[in-house]
Amino acid sequence: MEIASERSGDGSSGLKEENSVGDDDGRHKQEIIVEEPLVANTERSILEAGPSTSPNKKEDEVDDQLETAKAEMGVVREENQRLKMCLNKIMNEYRTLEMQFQDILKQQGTKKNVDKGKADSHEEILEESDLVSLCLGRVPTINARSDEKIKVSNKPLKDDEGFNNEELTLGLECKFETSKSGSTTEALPNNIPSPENSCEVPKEEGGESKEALKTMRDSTEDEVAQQNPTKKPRVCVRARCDTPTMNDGCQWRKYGQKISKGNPCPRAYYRCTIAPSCPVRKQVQRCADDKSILITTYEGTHNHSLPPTATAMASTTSAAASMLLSGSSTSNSNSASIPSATPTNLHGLNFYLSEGSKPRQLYLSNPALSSSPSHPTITLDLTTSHPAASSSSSSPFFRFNSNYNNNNQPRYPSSSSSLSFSSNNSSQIANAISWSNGFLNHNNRDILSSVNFGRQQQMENVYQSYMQKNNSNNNNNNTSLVPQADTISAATKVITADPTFQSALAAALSSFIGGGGVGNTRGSQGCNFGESLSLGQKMKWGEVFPVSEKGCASSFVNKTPVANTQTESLMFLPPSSLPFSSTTKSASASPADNSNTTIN
DNA sequence: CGTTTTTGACCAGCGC
DNA sequence: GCGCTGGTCAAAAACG
Repeated sequence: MEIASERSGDGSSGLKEENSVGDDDGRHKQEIIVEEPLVANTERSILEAGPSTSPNKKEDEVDDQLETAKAEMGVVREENQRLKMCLNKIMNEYRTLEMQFQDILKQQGTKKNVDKGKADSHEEILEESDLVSLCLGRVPTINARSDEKIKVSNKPLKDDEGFNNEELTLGLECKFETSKSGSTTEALPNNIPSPENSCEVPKEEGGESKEALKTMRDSTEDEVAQQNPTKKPRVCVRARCDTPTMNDGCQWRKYGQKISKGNPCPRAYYRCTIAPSCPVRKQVQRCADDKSILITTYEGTHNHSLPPTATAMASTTSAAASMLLSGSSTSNSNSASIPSATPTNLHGLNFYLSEGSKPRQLYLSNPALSSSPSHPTITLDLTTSHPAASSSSSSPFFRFNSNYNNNNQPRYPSSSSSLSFSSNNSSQIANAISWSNGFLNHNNRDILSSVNFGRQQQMENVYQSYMQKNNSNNNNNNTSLVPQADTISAATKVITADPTFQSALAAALSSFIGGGGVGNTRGSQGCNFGESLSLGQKMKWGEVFPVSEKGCASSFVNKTPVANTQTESLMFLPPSSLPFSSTTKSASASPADNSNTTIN
C-alpha cells in the first residue's frame, strides 16, 4: 500500500492515465497504479532513444514504437480492469465477511450479557479486541488507523502513548481476551473461568471499555486500582520465617488485625508509611498448616521513592502483579540475554512478558492459594512444604502460583527458559522462571531484567557438585562423578528442604532484583527480604557460583557492578557447583534463621 | 510527646 | 433481606 502510493507519486503520467480509466475507488487506483510507472518509463525511454537515428527511419521507428506502446498500454489497461474487478470482488467478500463476523460477535456479546447480566463493556471489549485481531491480519485496505496499528506493533509499550498503542497491546494480549470468547487459537488450555481469565480487564465498568482496555494495556496495578479498587492484583509471598513479619525494607504501620475464617492465626493489616498517600498495603498471616510459614500479601504499588532495601520486594511484587495484569503477550522471540533452552514440560501458566523487544517468560505453577477470587493473586512460594509441590515437582525452589491457573496442562513450549528451578529428574522441568520487572514499574525507577537460573541440566550440575562436595566433606572419594537419579533426587530434597538455602536464595533473588542494601526499617525484627545481598546488578551464575569442574568454589558472591542500570540482566548461567558458603555480605535473608547461609 | 499498636466497631461485598 | 466475612476506621493504650 505504501509502496504503491510512493511509486504512483513518482510517475505522474501514469497516474493521469489511470485516472482516465474512470475508477471510482481511490484504493483501487493506488493498487493498480503500481503498474503504471513502468509503462510511462517505457514510453519515455523510447522517446529519449529516438535522436540517435536518422530522421525518416527515426520517425517510422518512433511511430511503430508508439503504436506498440499504445498497444501495450491497452493490454495493461485491460489487465488493470481485470485487477480492479478482482479487487472489487475481494473487497465485497471481505466486507461481507466482516459484517458477518461482527454479527457473530454481537450475538456472542448479547449472550454474555444475558448470561452474566453484565453491561456493554463485554461487548465493547470484544469488539475492540476483535478489531485488533482483524487489523493485524487483514489486507491493507482498511484505513489509516489499521496501518498505524500495524506500524506500532513492535514498539515498546508506554503508558502515555495514545490509542494506537493501546490497540497494540490489545493485540498482543489477545490470547487472554479472545480466550474469553473462544475464538483464539492460543487460548489458555486451562479451564479458567472466563471472567477470571480476562485477568485485569475490569469487568464491571460498563460503558467505559476504553478505560478498561487502557488499564489492561498499561499493565500497572495502579491503573487498575484507580478504576477498580476492589480488584487490585495481589502478590502473595510465602516464606518460612520465625519472626512476626518479613522485613522487606519498607516501613509499615499496622492498622488492623482480624481472625480470618479457617485460620486460627490472626491476619494483620499493614499499610506503607513511607509516604502518607502510598496506597500499598500488605497482609501478614501465618499459614494454618505450617505456622513457620509466613504469608505476606502485597497490594498496590508504591507511589514514592523507596529505600534500597525496599526495592527488592517492591520490584518483586510489582513484577508479579504486573505479570498478572499483563497476562500474556508475545510468544515468538527470545531475549538476547536468555540462552536457548530445551522445550519444557511446565506444569502451569506460561506468562510471556514483553518489555519492548525483550519478551520474557514466566511460568506459573499450579494454584495453591485462591483465597480471594475477586483479587487476582500471584503467589511467590519460597517454601518447600507447600501441598502443591507434589503435583508439579518434587520440591521446587521457587514457585509461582496463580489463582487463574486451574490445571496442570502446560501452556506453551518454552522457547527461552531462563530460570529453571527444577528439582526433578531430567524428564521434567517443573518450574522455569524468567523473571523481570523493569517494565512493570510505572515510575521507571527499578528497572530490572531477567533472572536466569539456568536450565534443568544445569541444575543437575548443581546437584552433582553438591553431592561431590558432600562426599568430599565426608572423605568419601569413591563417588561417581555422575550421581544416579535417586541420588540427585535425594540431594534435591536435602538442598531444598534446607530453609537456609531457601532464604538465601530468596535473599539473593530479591537482592538481584532490587539491588539490595542495608535494611533501615524500624520494626525490622522480621525476616529480611530486602536486606540481603549487596550483589552487583549484573551477574551470571558462573560468576556467582564460580564454575569448577569438580570442586566447590569458596564463595558464590562475586560482585560485578554494571554501569548501565537500565539493563540489569541477571543471569544465572550453568552452575557446576553449589557453594553456598556465604561471605561477608552475602545472603542474610533472614537474621532470624539464616544469618549465615552455608550448606554443608 | 509523637508514633505505633491494639481492638472493637463499622462498612461493603457476597452468598443464601 | 439477612447473615457471614473481609477489610478499614478510629479511639485508646502502649512504646520509645
